[in-house]
Amino acid sequence: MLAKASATTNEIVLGSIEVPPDSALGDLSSTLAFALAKELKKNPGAIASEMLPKLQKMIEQEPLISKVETKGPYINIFFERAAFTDMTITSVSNAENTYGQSSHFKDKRVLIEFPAVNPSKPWHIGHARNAILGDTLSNILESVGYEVVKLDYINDLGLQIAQLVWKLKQISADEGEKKYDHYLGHLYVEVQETFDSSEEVQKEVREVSRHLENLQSDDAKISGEMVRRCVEAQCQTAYKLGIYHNYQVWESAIAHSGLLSLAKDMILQCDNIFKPEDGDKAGCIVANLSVIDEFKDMKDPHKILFRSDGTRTYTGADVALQLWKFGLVKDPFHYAVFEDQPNGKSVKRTTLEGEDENLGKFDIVLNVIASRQAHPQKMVYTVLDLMGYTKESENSHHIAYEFVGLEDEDFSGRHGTWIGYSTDDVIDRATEMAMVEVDKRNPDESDEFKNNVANQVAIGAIRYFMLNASPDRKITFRWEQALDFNGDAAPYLQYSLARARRILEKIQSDAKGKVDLGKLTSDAEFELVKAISRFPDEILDVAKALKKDVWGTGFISNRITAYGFGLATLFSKFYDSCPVLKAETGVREARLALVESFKITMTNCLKILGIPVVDRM
RNA sequence: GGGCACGUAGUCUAGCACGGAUAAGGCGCCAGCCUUCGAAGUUGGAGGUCCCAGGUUCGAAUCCUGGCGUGCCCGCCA
Repeated sequence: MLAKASATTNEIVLGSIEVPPDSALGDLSSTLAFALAKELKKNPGAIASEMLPKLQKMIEQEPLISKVETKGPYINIFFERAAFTDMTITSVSNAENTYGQSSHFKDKRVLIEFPAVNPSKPWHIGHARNAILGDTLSNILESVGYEVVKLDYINDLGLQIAQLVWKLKQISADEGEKKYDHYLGHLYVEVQETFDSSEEVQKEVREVSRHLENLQSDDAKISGEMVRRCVEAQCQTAYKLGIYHNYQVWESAIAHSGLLSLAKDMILQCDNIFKPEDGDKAGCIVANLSVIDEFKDMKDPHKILFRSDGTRTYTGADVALQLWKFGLVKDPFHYAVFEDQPNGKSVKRTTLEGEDENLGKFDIVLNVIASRQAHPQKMVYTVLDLMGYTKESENSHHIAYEFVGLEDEDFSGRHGTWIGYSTDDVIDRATEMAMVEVDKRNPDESDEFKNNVANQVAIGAIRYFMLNASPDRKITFRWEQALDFNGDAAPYLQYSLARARRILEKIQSDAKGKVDLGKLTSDAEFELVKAISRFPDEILDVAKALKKDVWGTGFISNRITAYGFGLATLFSKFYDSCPVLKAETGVREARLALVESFKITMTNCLKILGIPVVDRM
């Protein structure tokens, strides 16, 4: 319409549309006049007023728009409230629990890997950030039509594992009462002191490390048992946060599957990857990155993928795994159920004996990894590009996020700085604090009820805290901030929904006759309607914003928490100013319909965020 | 040495991709609102050199250049 009135393209008009700072100014506005002023060399205010009469005539045939005004150069558009409300509420109640979903990326498949914590320690709160981001991103991608496969990577062959196996052989079997991952985590810290100070120990650990390569060795059996128990314990933490996977890739399975030699053969086919005959990298397999514009000025553009003794570097292994993820190599793995998860689905792991399975092709592959790994990730994708897999390289995304740390240090497994800040500790403390609040409000309820609610509030608060921070910002962990249950936090969203449910509970669901939604005319009501109507676009925007950047692919998780917070705020204002049950007949039914729409939208929003819906709190 | 990110009230942040109306929230502080659907709520108030300096523009927190400060990354390691 604006395009017609101004004789310009739709694209320019769409770019000029924005939401005014104050809804009294309009529901939408356009800065088109500014853009035109440049071309026409006229005063933008004049252009806007010239366009106004044309626009006013045109909206007579637009049922959704009631009026158009100008304020200086701004063209402000007002919706026809009754029609807009009717349209929104009808579409919400038709879609119900699928409201917010779309089929924009239908038939696309995505593989997402997170959090890949070493099986030698409990998750600290930074690992939780990774996992929560990965899980929420998975929810979003599912909402916009993707088929999502969630993958975890278990490095059961690292130095950390050898050190722990060495330590386990030194001590008696008494583990005490600790959760197994915590037990190992503490052992690991102990090992470091002896390891760093004794060459003898280092030698012995290297010996263990060699044994681990042989799956039949005693050390490998100790390791297998240890890692299995550790991963099981870590999974317990994940489940508390509502995080589940489809597959686990174990490093030991990779090492013995033949994947690396398959990949090596493919890599050597490539012109820009070769074996230097002399120099300091003689005998290695290196990628020549200098052919890529971005790396051409590097001091040494030769990145080693396989060492001179034939073993792979991290980058080499990552390239092999990335090839597998895209289905570019024949799947060399067998699969077996690792365990059944509380969500009713089982998670499978790669094994050497077990069933074949075809994971199939993926359109995009996401790796959720700390942003300090941006450089190595980029190397992997670049090598894919060098190999001629340009499309796969482009569709490889490093979902980058900053670390969670303390005031003046980062969490470190080696130094044990995570102690006291494990995800389990934080959940426990959050639950205790939530319990105090729950108890205050529901003194007469059963312990079961109170425990349940406290847990739901705690989990919600932690997930929200992690998602509400923009992923490119470092989080300094402070208890009072992470576990604040007031204001911009999960309980606010949960609470708004609980209130809505209480209202709906108090009416008998009498036959839904014709409801005149035109009765919803106040600002508080209409603002809520507008927010509800935006939900599907908000989700889609976040999915579409997954674009590559120099340092990774940004996932704006905070957009969804901000949306949820805004939605809850508008409901709270509506709740405060518009009584529902005591309203006169007609208005009452219309408001009930609005509350129902809010309930559906907020429920779906919390589902995407992974925040539990609390009935009463 | 090179690269990346960050710098916004006392404090924690949003906004920056794609420039637009009075810079938006939470916490904290001050003052109101519970015989009316749940006060984990709500209404109002105080609080700002958007790190600095230039530039582009009718218009810059947002774009460009140059600084300053903070964190991180650049191994045949793991």
